[in-house]
Amino acid sequence: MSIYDEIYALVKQVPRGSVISYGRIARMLNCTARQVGYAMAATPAGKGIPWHRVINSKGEISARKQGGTDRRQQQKLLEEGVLFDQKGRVDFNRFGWVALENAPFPPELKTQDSQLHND
DNA sequence: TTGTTGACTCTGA
DNA sequence: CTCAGAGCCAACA
Repeated sequence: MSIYDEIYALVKQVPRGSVISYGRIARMLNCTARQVGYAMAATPAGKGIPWHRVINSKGEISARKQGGTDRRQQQKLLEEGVLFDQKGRVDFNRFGWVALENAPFPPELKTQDSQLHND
């Protein structure tokens, strides 16, 4: 079982309507963010891997080497109910996926306490 | 082996 | 908040 498979397996666990960052995945699997990005670039099609739910730490869709962002990724997320702000960024406070109970721990998202809630 | 590249992230200005 | 630069590290030629 390669680290790639572990990454894919974890990505598969991201529920519909949620997103996760490369760095978060890297931290969970104890690997590097770049490695996660590499795995995503090599994502096998037809395996049911929701690759579109993986975005960068800024909450934005990472640009490919071509320089342009993949519109299909954003559209897929929109179909799942993930909202983007005017700058095309997702609010991790609302759509960020929180790890399973047996995972190490969710990173510094615990800083929030006075700005979510109602909508 | 070295050198380049990349679906990243952090930090400082 | 945004923009640059530096750091990282794995994959590839």
